[in-house]
Amino acid sequence: MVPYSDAPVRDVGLAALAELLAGPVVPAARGLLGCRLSTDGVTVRITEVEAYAGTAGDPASHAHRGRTPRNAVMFGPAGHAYVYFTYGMHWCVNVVTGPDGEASAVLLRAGEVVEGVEAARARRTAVRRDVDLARGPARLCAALGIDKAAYGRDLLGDGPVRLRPAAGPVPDAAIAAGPRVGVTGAHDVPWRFWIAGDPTVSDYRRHVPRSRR
DNA sequence: TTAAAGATTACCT
DNA sequence: GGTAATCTTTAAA
Repeated sequence: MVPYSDAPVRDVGLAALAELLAGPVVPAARGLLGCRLSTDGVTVRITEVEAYAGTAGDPASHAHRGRTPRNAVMFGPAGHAYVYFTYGMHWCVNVVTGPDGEASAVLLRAGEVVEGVEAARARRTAVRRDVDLARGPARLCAALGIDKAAYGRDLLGDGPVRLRPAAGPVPDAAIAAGPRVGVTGAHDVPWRFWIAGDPTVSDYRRHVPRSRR
């Protein structure tokens, strides 16, 4: 089930990564697998992502209804961070993609903590195994300490949150695709990508609507 | 001004 | 397997 395997993923430098992110969202999402995201003392290797097409007719995207104060950064240039708060307690982080003016982004869903395990653990209680430290979009943000302070920051620059290319290329054959998680609609679009077999990839759970109070 | 839903996680039975 | 926790964003009145 990998119908979107058109663009081969290679090991790229920082400039090439920036160019990839400025292009179509699906190749950008695939290219983000294996990249490393670092904050103060903690580095995560990205193992799972989801693509959101924003204004391009994607009903699951926060930007599909047009520009609002929250999603404004998604309409800007690629390589910046779109951080949002949800369910009253969780932060999630996206990498803005596509040309300036087009609101596409890639949600970072999970990663492997490759540096600063102690620091990551200190930020999270009730974590038993290391592979669970950044297994899930809100957990990934918690492990890295990402919150609204990172909103709109340039991830490719030399700021407090830095995105860097993969140390080694992720073979195209190692990338699996499937429906996005937690999304109410658009279950027919396989825009969730992950590194096949990686233990840090989150489980697939169908979205369960919450009961009203 | 008010209300409803949400790109989730942790803890319950 | 089900649901409570918890609050921002967004749209409607």
